[in-house]
Amino acid sequence: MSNEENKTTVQSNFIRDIIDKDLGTNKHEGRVHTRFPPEPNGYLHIGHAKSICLNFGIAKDYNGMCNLRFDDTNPSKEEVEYVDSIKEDIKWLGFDWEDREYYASDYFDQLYEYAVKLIKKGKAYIDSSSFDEIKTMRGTPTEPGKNSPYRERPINESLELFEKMKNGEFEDGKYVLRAKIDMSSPNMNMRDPIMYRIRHANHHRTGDKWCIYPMYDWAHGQSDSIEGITHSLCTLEFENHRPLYDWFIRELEIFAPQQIEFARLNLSYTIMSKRKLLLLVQKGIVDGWNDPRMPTLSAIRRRGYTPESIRNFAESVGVAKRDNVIDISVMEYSVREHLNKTAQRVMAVLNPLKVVITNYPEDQVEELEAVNNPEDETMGKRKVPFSKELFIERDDFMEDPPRKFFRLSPGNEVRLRYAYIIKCEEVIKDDDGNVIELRCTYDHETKSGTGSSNRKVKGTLHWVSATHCFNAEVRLYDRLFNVPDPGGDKEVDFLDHLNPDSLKVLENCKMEPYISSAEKGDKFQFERLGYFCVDTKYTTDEKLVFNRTVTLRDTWAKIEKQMSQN
RNA sequence: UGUCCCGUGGUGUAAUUGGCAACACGUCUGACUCUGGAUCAGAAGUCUCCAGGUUCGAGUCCUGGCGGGACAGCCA
Repeated sequence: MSNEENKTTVQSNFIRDIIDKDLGTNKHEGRVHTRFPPEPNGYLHIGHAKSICLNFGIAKDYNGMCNLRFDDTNPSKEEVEYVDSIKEDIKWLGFDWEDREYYASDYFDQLYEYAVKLIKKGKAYIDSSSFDEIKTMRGTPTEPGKNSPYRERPINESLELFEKMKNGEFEDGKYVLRAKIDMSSPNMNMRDPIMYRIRHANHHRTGDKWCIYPMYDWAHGQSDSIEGITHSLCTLEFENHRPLYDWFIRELEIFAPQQIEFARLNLSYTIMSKRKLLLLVQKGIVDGWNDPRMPTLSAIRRRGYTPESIRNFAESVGVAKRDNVIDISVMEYSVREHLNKTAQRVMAVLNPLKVVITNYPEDQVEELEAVNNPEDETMGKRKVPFSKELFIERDDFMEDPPRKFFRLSPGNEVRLRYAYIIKCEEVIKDDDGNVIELRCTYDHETKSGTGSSNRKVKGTLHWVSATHCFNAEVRLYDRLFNVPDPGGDKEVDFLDHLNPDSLKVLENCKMEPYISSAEKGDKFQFERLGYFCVDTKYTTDEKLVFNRTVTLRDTWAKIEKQMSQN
């Protein structure tokens, strides 16, 4: 990752400013220690990538450390499957937590002791109120809450009940442990928040050891403290919780991390809510968590994005506190930028149209030399077979072209990439008037690479030899939603905004022979079309399946769009 | 009619902490090109939410508005 990152200047942001200031005052003896704390209840998405890059990136830049900690305090939602995928995704992104793989559940014993301490201090109590009673007594944002009738329960009684809770003597919901703070606080998080609830559930790590589980608000800050986290970076919605976390730390008299909140990433035409993503998976609207149209890291990886491009993307969107929506084009730019330098060029024809070169010798085959990557000479050259019968892209021919169309049309000339200039002499149609074949002539003098090939033509087309190419499947992806903010309108179901054309599967696309040795995950630029990678899910020994990662920048498409609007 | 947070080109992020508002994406020109890619050159677009105040000087400090967001799970 070093080369890539040296190039990108690290943008200053308010979090780095704070850290610089802390370093200046020698706040934690110059120590910088962050952590990435996912809950293992779903797959990581591009929003998490921002947080991962931030936390690991800062640790790296300040010679500090970054822990991976799973916030696994709710056994009913969490699964090992998610733990595994999260670890895989972080590694793929290029970050290393070394031996610091932690779990909030590692601290359940300690947390229990801390809770006992607060009860003994008279700062926590067992409440016997029902779910609904607690809800009612909490008040609203504009109205203060009411004290629970059990708020003044004697310390010894709370202690005893708490122990019995732990020992499994009560059913779910019978009691909760609450912090005793202030039911009239304007900050609702301070209205005697619940610290423990009874949940007779099997935990993916602790099994049946516990039947009481700490709430996130109780577990999180203390976990940070236990790990000696100096700067705990989290998203804006926890801003109102900070006073509570500080209160716990102060009452417990333990190490105090500093929480700093930043705005989460939003992407246009995308949803980031784990709940909604899960719904797409469960309803079968997408083909699993790693469907290439999903914003999850596993999907983005399958689609052909590189870790470098995601890291650069995360850097380029910056970090601040105001709500933001990043245009999807920023992300597309970052992959193109990386793939342009690294992807092998090949030729593939997605929607084939047959071309016969009438003046080309019947059985002749020429092996033409093609450049593998004009951005990187070390990637070398390859041979591409040329023969009398070819396929070109259907879109590259128009019988009645508009003025700015530089491609093939009757009587017009174009160059075939790495080959000859050809001229369209005749258009063959079927009974319905569909163009099914083009008859062209070639100019022998214009062979690519020879000195005599200086003749200029406006357009250059990609092509494959009909007798040498092979078939493959290509999947074209477009945005999953057709509005910029699919989750924005609470009145409308986000599923109403699904883009019906988000996936197009093309069978029998024509590939140049070189591609046949491609393996799962390999990335290519199909010249003039875009970046594609070999799909890891549907590719078999018999059939290659390609995912389109992103198109090339397409000025012609832009012109076409403008013309259709006028 | 509470508490907290946030308002800088279309989008996002900067501004040496009070000194001519910059960078990226996007948009538009042009050059070059055997990828309508890449590259290169250039342009438009922000009087920094509004109104006062402090100051020689305010995006930055103060006051008051306005606008947006978060908070009423035994979720995280």
